[in-house]
Amino acid sequence: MVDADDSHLVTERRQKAARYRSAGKEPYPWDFPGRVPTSEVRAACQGLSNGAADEARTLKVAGRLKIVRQHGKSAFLDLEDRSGAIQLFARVDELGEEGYADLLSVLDPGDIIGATGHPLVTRRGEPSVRVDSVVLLAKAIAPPPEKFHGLQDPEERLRRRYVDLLSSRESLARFTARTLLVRELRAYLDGLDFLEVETATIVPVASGAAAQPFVTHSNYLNAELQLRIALELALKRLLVGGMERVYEVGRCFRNEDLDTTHSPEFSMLELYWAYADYSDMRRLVEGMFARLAEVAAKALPDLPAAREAPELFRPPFATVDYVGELEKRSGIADLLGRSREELRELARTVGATVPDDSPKGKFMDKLFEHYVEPHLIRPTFVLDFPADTTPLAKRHRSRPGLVERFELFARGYELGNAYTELNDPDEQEARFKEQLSGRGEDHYALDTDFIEALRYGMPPATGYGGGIERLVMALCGVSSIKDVILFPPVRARSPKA
RNA sequence: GGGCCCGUAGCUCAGUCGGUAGAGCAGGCGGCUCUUAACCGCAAGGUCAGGGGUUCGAAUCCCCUCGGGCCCGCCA
Repeated sequence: MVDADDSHLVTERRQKAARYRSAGKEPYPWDFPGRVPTSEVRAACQGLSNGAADEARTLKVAGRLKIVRQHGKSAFLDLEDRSGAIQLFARVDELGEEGYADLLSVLDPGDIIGATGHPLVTRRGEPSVRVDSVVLLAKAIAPPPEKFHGLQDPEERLRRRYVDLLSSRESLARFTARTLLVRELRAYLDGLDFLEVETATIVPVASGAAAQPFVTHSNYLNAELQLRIALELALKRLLVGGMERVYEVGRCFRNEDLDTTHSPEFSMLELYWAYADYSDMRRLVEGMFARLAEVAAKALPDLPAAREAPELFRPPFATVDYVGELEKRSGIADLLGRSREELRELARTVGATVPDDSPKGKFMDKLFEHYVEPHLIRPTFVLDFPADTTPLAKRHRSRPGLVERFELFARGYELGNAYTELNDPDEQEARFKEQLSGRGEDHYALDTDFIEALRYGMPPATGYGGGIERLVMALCGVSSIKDVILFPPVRARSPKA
């Protein structure tokens, strides 16, 4: 499959390149100046009636040759670039008997070519370029996937993403959309006077979440280092330092399994906003998603789920109370009044297998995941969580045992998480230690320097964090995280492959 | 970690009571000057993921390995 070197198709393509070369032409030339996007050709064809060419105008286009339809002494070649596709019309009349024959004998689907010619609308009404010359810009030695179905094998689509992209407009558009969404996200936050920062990815102790870190080694420090699992503690240090409004979009790494909504390597957005609380953050996040939904719809007009995003993400989003919603959906009364043993048994009934000594909130989370989460299709803010599973959030100003926290859900999964940030250093230290005493120390590391930072005074603030991949998935209606990560983690091919 | 499923030509896919491995696309040769997955004809293209076993005979049945998919569990 990959070992294309043995295929006669490769041999034939090499021979074509060699033939081209022996005719004094370069199959891999250095440039092709003056090309315009194919969209410009379509625009140039706007005023032309069927069968008419604009002889006064000469255009150059470049891109990948997708399909050749030969008719003896004329041929149609479909050329594709980032802006779309355009049909080339090549005839003996313009190219000459010899030139025409030489050209077609050297071209294959998949080749990168450049064409020079005149805008033409065919008798059938197709915008085209009637070419005076076509040159190879890069001979493709490997054959592209089948022209109609493209690359279907999910494994190959991940391992050779370039083939997926070059053969699937849909895939190219989806990944382009991801970039446009992140660009717009930055524009939104920049417009609100947030500062984008970059913090360390390689750190002495990964903290800010409870995931298993990747471990590495520094030759310089001669010490074990870890890859960050969250941005939170670094960004809050910046609030201490006076940056007031900061955000980061960056890779985080969690040494855990992957599924449709988790990947070991993923991008996170986190933002921190001084002198604001989680209610302010709700409005900000709502506005952000509403604005991004417009971008998604525009970027992926052919994808129904993306087209419907602006409607789905139209503010105001639904708001529900964490405990209240869970009690309502599960039919379980007085959750906060239940003992840990009762909650553990309830969690068991929904198939959860968490350690017996987990905090009560952990069992409630399992119930929430089972009874509530799958039903949260429309964007919904879930408010006010048990304190024992949220050590970085400030206790609720009026509801004992809870913290000021919301999570945003849509399409049945979590999109983001926000708190009114805990800024009391002594309480923070106590909460950390409480967390540590309960369970798996190897899952949680005490960042003493962070507590030290809080001692210098962090303004009251709110923070939000959410995965970029899930954001893209939700806005574009993509169901697997691998479809929004260009190069997801894959196993090395076995040596034999 | 558990369960189920998948791996056949460069690509997309057929092919189970076990009996010489098929099609379409792409590629080759020939024909065709307005096609749209162009069309028509001819010829070619295979370590059936890899290894082992059962059998007179294995793509097909069994076991192992590799890779992948889906579901569940785990991941505050």
